[in-house]
Amino acid sequence: MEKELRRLPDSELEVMQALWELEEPICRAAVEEKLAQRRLAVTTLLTLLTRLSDKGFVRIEKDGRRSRYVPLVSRKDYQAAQSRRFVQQVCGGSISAFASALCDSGLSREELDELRRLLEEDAL
Amino acid sequence: MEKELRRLPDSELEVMQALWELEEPICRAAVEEKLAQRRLAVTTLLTLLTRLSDKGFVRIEKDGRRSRYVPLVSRKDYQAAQSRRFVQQVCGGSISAFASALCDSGLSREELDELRRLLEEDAL
DNA sequence: ATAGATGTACTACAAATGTAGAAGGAGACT
DNA sequence: AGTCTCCTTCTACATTTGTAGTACATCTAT
Repeated sequence: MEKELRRLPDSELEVMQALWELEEPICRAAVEEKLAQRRLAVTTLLTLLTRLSDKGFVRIEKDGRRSRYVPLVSRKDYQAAQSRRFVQQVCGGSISAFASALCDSGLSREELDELRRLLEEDAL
Repeated sequence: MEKELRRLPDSELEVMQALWELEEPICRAAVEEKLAQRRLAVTTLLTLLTRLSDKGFVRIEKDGRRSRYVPLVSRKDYQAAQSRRFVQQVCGGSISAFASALCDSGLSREELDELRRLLEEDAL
């Protein structure tokens, strides 16, 4: 971890989320299906995948006419990197500001308790 | 809280951070000084302040030739809103994914402990 | 081989973002 | 009053992001 990954724009992140949820090898149709609610034009999706490839987040494997899309960045690494970014950039690196923000974020008491519990476990 | 605040682009957020750290009334020069390391052209800073005003994050008070800048969104509200966004958008709303991300984020053991402690306190 | 279906590559374009020069108004100094 | 400063408003422009149409290659079923 600690990969210093750039933040992806919203649309591209949505595509990555879809890729992360799918089983490889991933074809365009599968991504499309996963993002069905978005109702993106096929070409739009292809554009986003190409941009993700340009940014090094995805490898496009040509298989004749078809293409396969392979995530090169793991969801875990991305989330970790962005968490760091968030604490630094939004909370100015202040853990107390971060904690307050979480408490006021609208997360339920249960969710906050769960978070605390998980942090405790991982601390072991 | 719960104000559903849009995410600000990096440059604008930096300016907001400066505003939040300054005492009102805030003049351009003060912001400039606070952001000295950025070495922004004066006009660039003014553009960013204007955009923040357009987005409702700042009120520009004319005082003759000078202008004063008043943050209309509190740092706390912004941080809370963005925390929510982060958990939803990046972690897909999964608290466990969020917890893992934090553990792998590069935050030190001490910082994670502090976070846990603060969440506990606030839970009371 | 031919026509329709499919899939990708190119091109396009508006809006948002990052950054800044040019121009013009209002005080300050002489 | 004339000029120098300082400040802000306008305008500008490259890049990024969101979204999609058009053109062309390939497959598939006649």
